[in-house]
Amino acid sequence: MQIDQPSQTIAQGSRAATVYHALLDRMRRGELKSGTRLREEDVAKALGVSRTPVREALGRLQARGLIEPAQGGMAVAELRRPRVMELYALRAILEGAAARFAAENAAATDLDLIQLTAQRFEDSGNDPAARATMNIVFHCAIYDAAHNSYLARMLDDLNDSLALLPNTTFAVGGRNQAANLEHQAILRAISERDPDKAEKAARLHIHNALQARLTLLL
Amino acid sequence: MQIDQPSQTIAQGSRAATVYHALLDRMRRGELKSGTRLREEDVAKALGVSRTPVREALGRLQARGLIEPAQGGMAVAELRRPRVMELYALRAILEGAAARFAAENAAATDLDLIQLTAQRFEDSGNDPAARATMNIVFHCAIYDAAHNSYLARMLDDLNDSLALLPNTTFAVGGRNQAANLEHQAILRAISERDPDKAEKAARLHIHNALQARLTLLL
DNA sequence: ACGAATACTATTGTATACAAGAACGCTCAG
DNA sequence: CTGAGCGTTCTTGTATACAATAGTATTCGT
Repeated sequence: MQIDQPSQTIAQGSRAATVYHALLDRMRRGELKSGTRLREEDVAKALGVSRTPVREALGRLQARGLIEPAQGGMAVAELRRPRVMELYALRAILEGAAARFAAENAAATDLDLIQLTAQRFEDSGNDPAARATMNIVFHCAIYDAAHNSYLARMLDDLNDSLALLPNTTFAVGGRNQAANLEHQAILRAISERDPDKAEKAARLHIHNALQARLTLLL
Repeated sequence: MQIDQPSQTIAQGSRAATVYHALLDRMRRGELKSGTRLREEDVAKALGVSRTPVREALGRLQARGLIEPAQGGMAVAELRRPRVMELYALRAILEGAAARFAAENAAATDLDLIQLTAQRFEDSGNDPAARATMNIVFHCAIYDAAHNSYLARMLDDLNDSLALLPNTTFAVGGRNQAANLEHQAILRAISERDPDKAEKAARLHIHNALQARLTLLL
């Protein structure tokens, strides 16, 4: 008889991936705060695996800037203001690129899916968690419509890089309604096959999200 | 007495990094062609290390799309035309972003360095290898001037992703002189602190590079 | 008492041994 | 002759044991 994994969610493909997502989730939940030291053996024991997959997961986290080498070992990185500015500046660029490429390359079914997810987003009411989820789904629909695998991978990485920020931007002021309108503007530009307009709309969307983020940050 | 590493260049920080760069170099030199199977143990024996650092290196290569899972194990990826189009489309976006951010954020010393490297590029004559090297140096100067660590990392990754393409774009037609002019245009826009102009100039530069690439590709 | 050197300890980097999974071929039945 | 089922083998995924390094505290000399 074998002991099941100590606590975790669902098991992913490989244990390395499981560890990666487990640590990422704990960052998102705020259970892993900035500065927390991450010793390989501790993580391994905590998740019931050996150091090998833990090493691989930590490597990926480091590549995304979520953990940094600190005195003897790794520690959860600290996302200070300039760092957040860099992240959002780049996010504006990449989301803009996704919208541009979607306007250029989207198939009819892609457009339908974007519209559907935009509607779902609007219907998700006021629950911040559900809203954040549907927001991701909407943006992923655009990534798919862009038909650029390298871009999709980079955007996924970048979104992972944001794990240390509390994902409650939708709690700010009139951000809820504003996000609806901005999504519609992006969708419209993509449907009209206007790459420049789509890119600008997406950049503005992220720019506004940054403004909301900054009011939360300090 | 210990046997030195079988052949390699210079030893990097960790053996995993050494393996990564060794494989990347061999791809650049064309010694590792598309479709070549990469079994962990073979690579380990060939480079005189164990499978552990090899695994880490292969993981990084896979993350950059240079190797893909094939029947039992990994194989060097094949960069077909649509793939190359995706890469250059994204490269145009990211180089554009770097130029934009450089126009916004560059310090005076950054501008000096860009100008210096642009001059060095022009002075590098007709040797394609030297020219390619100085081209990289010039672009890296812009990455630094952009002052965005996430963008710099992504551009480094993307340039690694191009390892499978022969880097002789400068052998095409009047590409040499054209590249000089395009670099100057980028430099000028950054110096004038005109982000839109800088971004457009950089995108055009990559677009033209793609044209040259396509004439080589088929 | 203060500084430097040294020994020790904590933690990662590396190697090897083991397990599990998938692909291939072979055999046997229809 | 063909197709399906099974066994074998090849390769990665994982665990553990070992080596090396960096950081720290302690001790000795001045």
